[in-house]
Amino acid sequence: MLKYEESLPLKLLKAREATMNFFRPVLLDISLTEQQWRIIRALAEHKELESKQLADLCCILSPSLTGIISRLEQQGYTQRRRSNEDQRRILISLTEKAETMFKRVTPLLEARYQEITEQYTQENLDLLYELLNKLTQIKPVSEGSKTE
Amino acid sequence: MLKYEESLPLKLLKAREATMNFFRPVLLDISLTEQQWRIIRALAEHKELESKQLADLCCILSPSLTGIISRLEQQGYTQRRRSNEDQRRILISLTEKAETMFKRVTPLLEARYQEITEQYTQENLDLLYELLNKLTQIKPVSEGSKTE
DNA sequence: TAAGGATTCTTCGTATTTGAGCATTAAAAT
DNA sequence: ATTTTAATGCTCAAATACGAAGAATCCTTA
Repeated sequence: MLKYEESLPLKLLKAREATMNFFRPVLLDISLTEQQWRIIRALAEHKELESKQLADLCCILSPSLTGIISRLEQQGYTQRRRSNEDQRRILISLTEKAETMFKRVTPLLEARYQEITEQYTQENLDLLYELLNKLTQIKPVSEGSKTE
Repeated sequence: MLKYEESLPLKLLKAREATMNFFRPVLLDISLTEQQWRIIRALAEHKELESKQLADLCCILSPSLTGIISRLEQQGYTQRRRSNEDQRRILISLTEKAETMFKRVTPLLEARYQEITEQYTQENLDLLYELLNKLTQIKPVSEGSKTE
């Protein structure tokens, strides 16, 4: 029987916590939550995305996304419009204000990232990325355990 | 500049999601949330724990723990008592009902774990554990970024 | 072209996260 | 024996997680 501390999801959670300890202070300073920053970061790179793509990229469920986006919009960081081809789709993008803020904050976060690399070494990071990529691809086969 | 998809915290999050996809259906069947199960699992192994220890072990903040424990208590899964030596401490433990349920559910989850191992291979798993353990130990040095 | 099915986004209810602050109890300093 | 300081657990508020269900739109097939 596997020990509690050996649980893989828990280990991943704790590892993530360890890394977030580097970034959290920065986000706290600019009054953005983790999820809000994930959205902004994804939009900064992809320019315009529909709601579902954003949800997949950022690992945020649709119901959560709705609220997050509307709050970001209230703060003047994002804007949205309906797609012309498909009226169901909502296209989301950053405002000028958000772009400016993004450029200002990025170096701070990259410095923290640098700090992680120094402590953990680049070799370990490379290896870890490879293993995580593989892990992310696994999928359960037996959809079962449904008692219907 | 690092690409969005390369973010370490995000990668850890996605990897965790991938593994949780194996376990989630089981937890859904028994109507327990991830966090509730983490608590039960930790208590099953450590018998009796105080609130803070439980929070650290399960990676759950104290404010969250309060609610989770009281809901578990309502469902008859946990019980608590004050420590005799230190009246500040609350000691939490599982009920008979929880122990029974735990023994019944554990094999189901272990089967899923087995499935993960088969897809990912034991070698990768071992290596990943090692890297995650190292990563969990890193700590930010510059407490800074406080604008006071 | 109307009915059925699928996709996208939203609303809803409950559970949890996260930072901040408060009350109680212990231990250390005066 | 007080006062200070620290530790533990809790409350509060705003934001998010997550499963279920609803509304709008698009697609397919009869």
